Amino acid sequence: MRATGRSKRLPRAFYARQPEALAPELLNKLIVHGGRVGRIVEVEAYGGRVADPASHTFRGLTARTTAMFGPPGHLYVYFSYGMHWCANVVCGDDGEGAAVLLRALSPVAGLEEMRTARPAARKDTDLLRGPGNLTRALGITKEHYGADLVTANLGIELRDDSAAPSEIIAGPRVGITKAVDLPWRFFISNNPSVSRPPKAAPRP
DNA sequence: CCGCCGATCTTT
DNA sequence: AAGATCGGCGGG
Repeated sequence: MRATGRSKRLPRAFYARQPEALAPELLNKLIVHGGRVGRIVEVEAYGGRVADPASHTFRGLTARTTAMFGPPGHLYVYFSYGMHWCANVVCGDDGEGAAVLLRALSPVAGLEEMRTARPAARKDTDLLRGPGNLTRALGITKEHYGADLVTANLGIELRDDSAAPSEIIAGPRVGITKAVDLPWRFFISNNPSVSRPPKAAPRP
């Protein structure tokens, strides 16, 4: 990617830690699929050693969660509300059932393709805003279930271009009804692609 | 800007 | 029956 300078693919060991520890480290990294590139600006941690009733892996192994229970550095893709695909980066140890949900990215390259895939987006900062929207813009579906981000076997990879650090905000996860108090959502402050910015303070 | 609601279908 | 969502619509 010329526009973003040199970048490196991350090794397997990068993913082998608890989701709440990996999640903030994923911010500002690049997701690449063909010519389409986005910078991660919002994520959520699920599962791992801390009991997490909101995680798809909480009740044990099922057909759907095989990838999430697999080795770190792969993609766990699931179908949401009958119409959206959501993508997670599997982490922790093999067999643990931990992952980080990608909730929003800021567009870096391949904007034309993204606009075609996301006709409902009114502005470019909306192209990858929201977990269902970012997979649509990037062209990620069930065929990428289990994709290896380290070998890029299915054309998807995660890269680090050493972007300048940003202010990170942690808070409760979005759209869940269990374990609502765990502060496992991490996002970059003031980024227009973040799916649900903090509510404005009430007027005095 | 905010809240409500329907769409759509897999998983449990 | 619920769900790790989204976008259109109506109201303030």
